[in-house]
Amino acid sequence: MNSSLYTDLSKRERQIMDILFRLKRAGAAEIRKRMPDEPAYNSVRVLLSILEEKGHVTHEKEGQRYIYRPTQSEDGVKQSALKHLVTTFFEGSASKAMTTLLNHSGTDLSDEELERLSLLIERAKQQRQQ
Amino acid sequence: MNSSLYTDLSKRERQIMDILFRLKRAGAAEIRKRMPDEPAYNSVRVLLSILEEKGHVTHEKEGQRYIYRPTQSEDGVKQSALKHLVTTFFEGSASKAMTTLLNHSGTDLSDEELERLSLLIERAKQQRQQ
DNA sequence: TGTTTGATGCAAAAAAATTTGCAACATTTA
DNA sequence: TAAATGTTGCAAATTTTTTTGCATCAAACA
Repeated sequence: MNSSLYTDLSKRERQIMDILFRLKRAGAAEIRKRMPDEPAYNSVRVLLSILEEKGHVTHEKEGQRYIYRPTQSEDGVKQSALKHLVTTFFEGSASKAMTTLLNHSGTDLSDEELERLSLLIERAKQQRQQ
Repeated sequence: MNSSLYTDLSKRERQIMDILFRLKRAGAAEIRKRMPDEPAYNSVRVLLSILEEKGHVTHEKEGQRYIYRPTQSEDGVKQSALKHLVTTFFEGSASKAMTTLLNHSGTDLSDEELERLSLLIERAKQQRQQ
């Protein structure tokens, strides 16, 4: 896998990858249903083979049909997606991104979540002392 | 502007938009330099006109050349980029995204930044009380 | 057993995206 | 003033992407 998920995928390929990241695993029909302007079923299958050739997805047989999933590790994908976003929209500053996240979803966060985040920040502060 | 920045742009269009978001404003030559597999100068110009037609960028004359910039408000763009990422990679959970950000860039954050984040979280906690 | 349904594989057609190639014009420079 | 440089505008060629159209196969079903 040499091509970047952010710059080298075609429009349809990207749409499919986004859906696969969200679903973790899915068959062609399920992916198709979620694509903008639902392409033909066969189009999706062809695109999936291309993505497989390029190394971005893999499939396994379940019963007699194919179930696809991304090849890259979930953690790797998440981290690099965040990195790309922070670079592109937040001048590379993670804290700016976090600030926007907080301001925009502040009250949607549960007490528990807020507590957990507090702890993480405290821990980060302490680590900086050393 | 009806098409989504995440699903409706072609590969080159996306590359250009990413660069414009990062730079805020730039001419064709400058954009070109930063694109993967540097396309020809004219290719970039054609793509820019297409993006302008679609309503994603606009230009103004500076001296005798064109300087392009995204049309959407910076805030809007940032928020929707974050939303898209959180939906795609973090099951819609902002706090999961923040956790990954913290874990991954913990020690890069300055004392000041950490302090500011603490405050924001405290404020969010208080708002939940009401 | 024969039919329907829902898969796959692959090649070819069609559409969309990208690149190329001038012509024209202003500004700088020799 | 003439040549060189760096623009724009636009149409056309080329390449890439996307869609379509069978042929086949297996399982479920009447």
